[in-house]
Amino acid sequence: MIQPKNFVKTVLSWQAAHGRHQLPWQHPATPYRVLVSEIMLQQTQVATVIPYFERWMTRFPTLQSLADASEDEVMALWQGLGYYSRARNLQKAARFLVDTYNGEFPQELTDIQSIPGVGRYTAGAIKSFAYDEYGPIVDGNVRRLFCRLFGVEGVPSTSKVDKALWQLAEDYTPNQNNRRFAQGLLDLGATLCTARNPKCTECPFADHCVALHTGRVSELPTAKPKKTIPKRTGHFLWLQKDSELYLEKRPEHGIWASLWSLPELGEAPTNATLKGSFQHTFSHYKLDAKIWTLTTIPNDTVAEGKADKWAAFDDLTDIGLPAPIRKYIEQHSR
DNA sequence: CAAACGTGGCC
DNA sequence: TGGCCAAGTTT
Repeated sequence: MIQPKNFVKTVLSWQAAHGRHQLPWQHPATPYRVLVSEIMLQQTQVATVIPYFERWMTRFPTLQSLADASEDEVMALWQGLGYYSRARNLQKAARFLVDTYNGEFPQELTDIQSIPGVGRYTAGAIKSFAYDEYGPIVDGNVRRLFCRLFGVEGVPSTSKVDKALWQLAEDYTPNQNNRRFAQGLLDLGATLCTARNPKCTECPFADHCVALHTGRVSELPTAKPKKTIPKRTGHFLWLQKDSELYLEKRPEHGIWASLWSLPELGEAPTNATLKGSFQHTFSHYKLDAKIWTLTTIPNDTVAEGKADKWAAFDDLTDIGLPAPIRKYIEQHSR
């Protein structure tokens, strides 16, 4: 088993030579920029995040500007990125930091982790990237790297394996050069120790890698047993008046929370015409969406308790809509 | 602790 | 084409 001092030294030198040094959030790596990037990067690839990050920082350059923004504008900027609770949590975080810490960031790991939307990984990332201080991280990249390098068996999401991985992270994280070390871990996982076709011949840890030596690179980390995802049918209402479309704001919880959308109906309407349909696969179910139209516009369209509005097609760009709903509207609005 | 929570890219 | 994967957190 490679010694921590050796491990750190190798990660640092590899990162300097082969790591990523031009990611937008690295320059400058202020606490706010690191927070925004880390939240956006949760379960989301770097290439996808970059344009969102640039737009976000232009519109919300400071914690205060984000705290002052309307939820609709926050959601509009996040639209298309997915996992929308992240957007609401990010604004909650801004307001929390302004209210609780006078707009500053706390320094202690446990205090950082008390920020809305910030879990153990993100807290460690902020410590490492923003402060260049000790902050262990275990994300998908580190998980893959550690499971292979140390030959960790078992499904990583189980508490036993998860605990072992965090223990390794704590033990192998140095007390200096943390920014470069953390970046090196992520870069190793993202560019060499990848899920498919890892580049073991280029890996600086090839000599020490348990998985490589035992021919188990493709077996580690242990895959989680997959379960079949269910199918659901959703009914949506297309209500058009000239060049305007009727929209409702979705609830604070559940799928597409806090976005605007074609109104979703509880069941198939009896007095409507089927306009079209589309399929959409989420991480946890398949949606068979049916789009219905009414031939006559009712006078009382409002579902009680929900915000609603008529929106011009030309104005939809600045409204946060679910990606497949936006796609459907674009394909059927002319 | 399992489930909820999005979307786009890749092979 | 369909399953897998991506800088996880919350409930």
